[in-house]
Amino acid sequence: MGRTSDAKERLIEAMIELIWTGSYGTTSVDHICEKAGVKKGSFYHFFESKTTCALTAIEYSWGEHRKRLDQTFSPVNAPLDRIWKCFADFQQEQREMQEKHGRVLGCPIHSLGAEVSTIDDKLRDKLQEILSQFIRYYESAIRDAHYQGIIEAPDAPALARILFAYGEGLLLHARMWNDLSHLDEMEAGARRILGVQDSES
Amino acid sequence: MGRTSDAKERLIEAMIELIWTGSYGTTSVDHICEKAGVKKGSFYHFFESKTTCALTAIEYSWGEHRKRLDQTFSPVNAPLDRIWKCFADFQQEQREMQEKHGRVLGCPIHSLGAEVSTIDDKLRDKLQEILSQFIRYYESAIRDAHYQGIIEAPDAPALARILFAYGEGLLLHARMWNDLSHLDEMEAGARRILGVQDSES
DNA sequence: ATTCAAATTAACCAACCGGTCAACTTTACC
DNA sequence: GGTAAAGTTGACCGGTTGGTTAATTTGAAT
Repeated sequence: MGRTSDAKERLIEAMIELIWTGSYGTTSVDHICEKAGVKKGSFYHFFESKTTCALTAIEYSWGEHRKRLDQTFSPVNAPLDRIWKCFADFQQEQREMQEKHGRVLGCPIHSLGAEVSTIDDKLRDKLQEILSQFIRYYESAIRDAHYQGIIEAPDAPALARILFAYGEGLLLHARMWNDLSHLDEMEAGARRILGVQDSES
Repeated sequence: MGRTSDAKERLIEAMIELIWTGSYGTTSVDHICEKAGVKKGSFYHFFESKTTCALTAIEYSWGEHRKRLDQTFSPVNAPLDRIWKCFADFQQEQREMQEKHGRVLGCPIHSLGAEVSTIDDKLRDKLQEILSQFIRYYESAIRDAHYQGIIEAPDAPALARILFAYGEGLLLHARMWNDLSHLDEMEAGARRILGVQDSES
């Protein structure tokens, strides 16, 4: 009973966008409220702190992203195709963000992690958790590829970490240079890391 | 003529340390001054703004770092040994920082870049410049290794970018997980990327 | 139609932000 | 030893920060 509202959702989406286009530090509660069209009192009605709101926003955003990843990394798809599809999705998402905001934004989890991991323990833990989950997608694809004899990777977790670190690094450079073309070589780089010839799929 | 002082150097070092252990956003001019034992009026006597101070600090820090890199990447050393030595230096530096601050800090250029590249154009440009310079160390080592037949790398700049993105990604994960052991696999990962067997040097 | 929990609002807070300034002290140089 | 340049100081500024509060409006459920 009582009143209903979508203000909480609007606040979450505003916070995600502001963090992504800027930083956690420059994303003030006032800015979030203004963007969401919500008064500050309401913000603190829904969230007990700025950190709590960020936590909720990150969790929500990752939940949405997982849906796409579960499709992309479906065991029905050929192992390496899952990875190439994932990269293509990255590129498309970055392209959309550039069109929308005029800037390449990179990976928000990564950028946020670089900024807050020495400052806010709760945020750091949540970001760690999400990245750990993400790596598992690569890991299972690599393991499948190994068992199918497509690549040589007896230590799938280790190779997944390498691929992941590479991908995150590339996305950051795309953000720093505000240049999508950095992502064009993502698949070629991954082929080198995975040790797969250009002729193989 | 006039009075002399090392306050400017103390401010620069304080700013570097605060950015590295925290973030640009949490590094206030007041904090820098307190750490350097300098009053705010003096800060603005030496620097026209917080951004200017950061610019100077980054430039200074990179200048110091270059001295070490020039030795590490001396053409006298075997091409791949330059890279392994560079990694060993990374590890040692991170270990020292962990002992000093109780945390793994990763690459300050990278973390700062993730935070400010959509916010502060001047800082972004400077960080870009430094990272571009850094890649050239990898690039020349890779080119030399290729010409010596140690690795197969007809496109040295492209492979250098891959290696660089991987290294930056790893350093960020070490920061996020506050765990030096992430760096233990740096050389093994690089060997995979460069396509060099474990038996070869 | 009444009820009452949930949502909204605006005013308010102390602390802190980056930055300014004029007065003052120090000291290298001639 | 005089002097002028360079460094130091503390008080001050308007705006913003994350966060609080009590009063008020709303609307879903009975």
